[in-house]
Amino acid sequence: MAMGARDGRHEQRCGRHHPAADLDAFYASVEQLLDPSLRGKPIAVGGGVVLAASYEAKVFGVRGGMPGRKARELCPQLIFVGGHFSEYQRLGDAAIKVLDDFTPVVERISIDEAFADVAGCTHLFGPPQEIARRIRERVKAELGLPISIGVARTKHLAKIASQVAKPDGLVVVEPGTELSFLHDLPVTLMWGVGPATKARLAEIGVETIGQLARTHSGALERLIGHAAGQKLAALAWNRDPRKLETHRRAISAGAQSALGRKPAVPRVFVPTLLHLADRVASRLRAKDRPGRTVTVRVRFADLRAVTRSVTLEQPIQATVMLAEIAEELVRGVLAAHPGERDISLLAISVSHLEEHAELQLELPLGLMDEKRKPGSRKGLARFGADRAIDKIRQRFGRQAVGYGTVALEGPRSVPDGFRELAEKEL
DNA sequence: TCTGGGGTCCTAGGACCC
DNA sequence: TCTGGGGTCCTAGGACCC
Repeated sequence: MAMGARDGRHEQRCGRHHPAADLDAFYASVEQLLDPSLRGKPIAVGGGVVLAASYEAKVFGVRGGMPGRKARELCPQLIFVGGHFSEYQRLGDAAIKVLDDFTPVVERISIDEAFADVAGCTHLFGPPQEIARRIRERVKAELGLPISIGVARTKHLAKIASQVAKPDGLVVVEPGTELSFLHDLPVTLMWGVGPATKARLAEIGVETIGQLARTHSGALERLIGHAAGQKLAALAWNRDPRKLETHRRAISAGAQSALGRKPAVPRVFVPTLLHLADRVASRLRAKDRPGRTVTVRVRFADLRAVTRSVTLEQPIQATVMLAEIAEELVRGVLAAHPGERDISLLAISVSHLEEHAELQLELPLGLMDEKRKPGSRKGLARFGADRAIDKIRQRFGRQAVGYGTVALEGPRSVPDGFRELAEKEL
């Protein structure tokens, strides 16, 4: 994190308090709320793939992202439920609203997770732990959902405390007790330590945060890189300079589709890319945030993935133009890997997003050939087609009209409602 | 038996400019 | 002409998070 690296020379000890709040097994909890007969039972949201598992299911080892079949093997009595996506959005928003009632300084991390800074409102509501208690009480009483909260002086520690508090708990790390709390915990609880870093740290015998804290910084950086080494060393001593960021804009937008296993031929990838481009470009247009860099990702049958990207001189947000650029990139990937006959996933992402779109007169344009220059008959026609489709969808919904008839019907494909939940606000 | 989908950040090499 | 240094942008790949 750039800011941490720049400002890391001094500690941030300003007496701030950061509750981190995290709704427990969120989607599954909502399903158990909506259908009381599911309470106390192992359930999984999803089908082909588990999108979320209840605590009763987690006991059996069922996890999000797991193939449905594997989950059923682990837990034969597992109940699969379809998923009430609009309810997740509504209840997630409502929980955040409870935080908003205490302080305006709220940083939402995802649909079910947020940080709050309550330093400015303790005179109204009491000490942080009291505020956290009331938040939990209200979410339980008004929404019927369990929520875990960690309270600490830094974001990182509050986040860890909220993990320790699960399920349905509250953990307060009193000032002065931070290091003794932190140093006995496993490194895997830290932000930024995933499977790869865990394995590397294990090579030098580091398994707890305390052991990490006592590791020579040079050795650490050689092991996991400069930025990660600096960051983890700082966090291990509870030096976390990050402030809450209440308004973060997205820096990229993308869409992907797992295909199972399909031949790498135009008949397969052209319509899929058009559908993905449509998803991405319509989001960009809705917020008028065209982007200059287009990246595609192709995953082969053996799960090895390759990316190709191009940065244009002018930002784009037109569906067909994005699709055509993506197509050229994918053809480049396939040409470079002639031995690969099957693909298992395609993705499109657009980055270098404009902060604010230029004047509407700035028509979408690409650089790959003449026909895409602005003002050309074809460019204008496409621009008009996008606008028309956007308008129809505004009135009648996204299914009402579209390019071609491609449904992303891969065996592991996920409902549109779930995709939309994961989309970050542009 | 091969993990879905939407994101962010970091690294390292090369191009290019001053 | 040769050598060296710094900064920025681009590309490809990796790791991680929810």
